[in-house]
Amino acid sequence: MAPEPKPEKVTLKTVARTVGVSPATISNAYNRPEKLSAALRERILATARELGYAGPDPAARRLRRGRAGSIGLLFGEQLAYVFEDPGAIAFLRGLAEGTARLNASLQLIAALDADGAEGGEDLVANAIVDGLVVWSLPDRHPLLRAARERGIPLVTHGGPRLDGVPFVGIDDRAAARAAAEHVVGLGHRRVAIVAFPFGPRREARERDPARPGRPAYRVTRERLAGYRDVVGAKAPVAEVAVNDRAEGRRAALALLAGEGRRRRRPTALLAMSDELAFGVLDAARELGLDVPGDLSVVGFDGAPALSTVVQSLHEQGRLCAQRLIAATHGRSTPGDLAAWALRPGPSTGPPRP
Amino acid sequence: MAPEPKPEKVTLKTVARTVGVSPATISNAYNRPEKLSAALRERILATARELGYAGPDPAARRLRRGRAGSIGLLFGEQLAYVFEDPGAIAFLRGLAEGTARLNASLQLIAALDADGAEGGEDLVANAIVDGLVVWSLPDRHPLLRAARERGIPLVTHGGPRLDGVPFVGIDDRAAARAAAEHVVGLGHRRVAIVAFPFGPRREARERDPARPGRPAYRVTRERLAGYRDVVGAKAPVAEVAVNDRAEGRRAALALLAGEGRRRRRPTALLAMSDELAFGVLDAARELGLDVPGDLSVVGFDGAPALSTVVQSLHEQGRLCAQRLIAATHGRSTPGDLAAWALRPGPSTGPPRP
DNA sequence: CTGAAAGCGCTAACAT
DNA sequence: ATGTTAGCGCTTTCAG
Repeated sequence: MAPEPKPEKVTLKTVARTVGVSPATISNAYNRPEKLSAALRERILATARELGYAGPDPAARRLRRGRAGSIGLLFGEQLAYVFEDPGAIAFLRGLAEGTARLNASLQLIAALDADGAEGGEDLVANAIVDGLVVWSLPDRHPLLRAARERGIPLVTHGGPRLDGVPFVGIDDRAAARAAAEHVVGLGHRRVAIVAFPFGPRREARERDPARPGRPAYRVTRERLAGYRDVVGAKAPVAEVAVNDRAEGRRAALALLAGEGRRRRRPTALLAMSDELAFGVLDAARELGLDVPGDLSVVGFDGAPALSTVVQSLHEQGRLCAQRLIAATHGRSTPGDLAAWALRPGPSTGPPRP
Repeated sequence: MAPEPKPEKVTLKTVARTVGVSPATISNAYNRPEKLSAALRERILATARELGYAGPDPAARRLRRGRAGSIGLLFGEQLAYVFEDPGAIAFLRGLAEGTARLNASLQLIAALDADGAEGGEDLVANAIVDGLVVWSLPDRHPLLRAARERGIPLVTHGGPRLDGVPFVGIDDRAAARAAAEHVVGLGHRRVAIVAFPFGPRREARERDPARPGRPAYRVTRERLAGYRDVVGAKAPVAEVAVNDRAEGRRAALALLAGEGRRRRRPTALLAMSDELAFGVLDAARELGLDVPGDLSVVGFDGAPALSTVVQSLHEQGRLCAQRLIAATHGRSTPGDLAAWALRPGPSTGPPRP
């Protein structure tokens, strides 16, 4: 006599009815084994299996208990991009570690869909998470509003800095200043800048130093300001469309091979990331420029084989998870900035006389 | 007269009461603007803002509606590892694209916590997702049971192949066979294998060809079988602990520099991934072996500059998302295996006479 | 165009 | 050791 198939959905109640106990007991069988006899528990679990009961529904449980057991990472690009940027990957690795430490899972939420169309607001509004980490969004990005409206704990990484929202990152301006001081200290007088995108509308272009505009990304803004604190406001600036090696090369080519009107070629380039710096190196090679003989290059993030600003994005990822989780529990954490250090390397030297 | 602070939680009901309409109308304001007058809607939204209402609670909504708008990726390692393996990254990138296309978000669920302790079962049981993609788990891994018990759509990638569960991957055995035939066709007779871990208990070791054991990972098993179909069952096999370059080097060193009792050095090495193959190249360099003069190397996955089996993990990631999403909607998709091709490259050549 | 009522599936007090 | 009860916060027929 096979049990006749029940087409309706099997819930905890179904199991309760079948076993002949109350729903609460079934719930206890799953959540508090010590609250019932081992024998009954066995019987319940067996029946559940027979019935094809999938276990307590996570959404219902979450509604009842109030915690999702998951945090989200908000990302201003297409989701896929997160897997293309080494910096983002290092950060995610750290975030993942921190998340795992809390036995939570990590949800990835992207602002742009696969076709590059905006649309993350719904995703943000519907994400079932206990808190959100924001990965470098431009000031007043719509997603930010959506995120704040959720009324759940937030942490921003890189930017923007929001009132009452823990921030993780370094003092980018000071770090950029150190990078610039390094090359100026070596004797360089013609220094140019390879900058991150200023805003979400990505476009490779040279900025008029006289009217560079205000970058909407905090990181871009601070690093730019730091460089200029040292090299002056008339230093050439090339903005890239994307933080990758190819764009670094392109920007460097523009800066180095530049149109005739530029007085003389820069002897040093300050890049806002190591990726970009590697692109600069590619360009130098193509132009037959010796590094550091003809051109000094400073990167940012800590890649080996480069003069660069060392920071640990990995560590910062962990920190984000930690602070967010603390906030989830209603605790707050010290809001110190993360550490950085300038590390001179083989890509910088004195300019040729 | 400032509105007095309400310490209790603001819900849709609170807003309804404040505005003086029914909860249904508030719900409509958020979900079906066309169902009420623009004026009323405005008033509702404004009041909600004043009250600090965060919008409809996603968990409650999900409970009511039945869809989570999110899919999960199940991962048998520590979460961080996903960001270290280029193959995994390519796959994730594809998966992310596919997910975005559905306007869903992606949840990452790891079997091992940050300390390497097992514990993903709870995460699987509690994940609020519409479906799960399994990234290469060993046969009968506990997480697999947990995943199946959820009773939501599943797709496995790489393995294992489960009854009634869509599978995405290639014919690894045939592909491995092609790789082996390539070197044998070039004249190699002493061929050794650099193999993925056989099971979740990771340990670098040489396998006794006579009693190699049965790999618990389908991919390992199939590729191994494919290689052996061609080079014979007595070919030396070195198992790595982790799929990375350093381990590839280590395994190659063991195989090439091997203890005195081995008759003669292999002239060709078959590696189960490009990462491992690059490690083999490192080892060859250290031993002063010319590639392909002294040693031929075949990788797996399609890296340039290598003789390798080309496949698109990226494409397979997209496919997983697509199939899972189809399953979520109750549709099924054709279950063809993905494409692969052997691409001879500069890392293989005829053996020196 | 708006309201009333009935749950979605579960858990936590509080009984017994 | 088990049962009763009362929601968690929302959406959705179905009436008006």
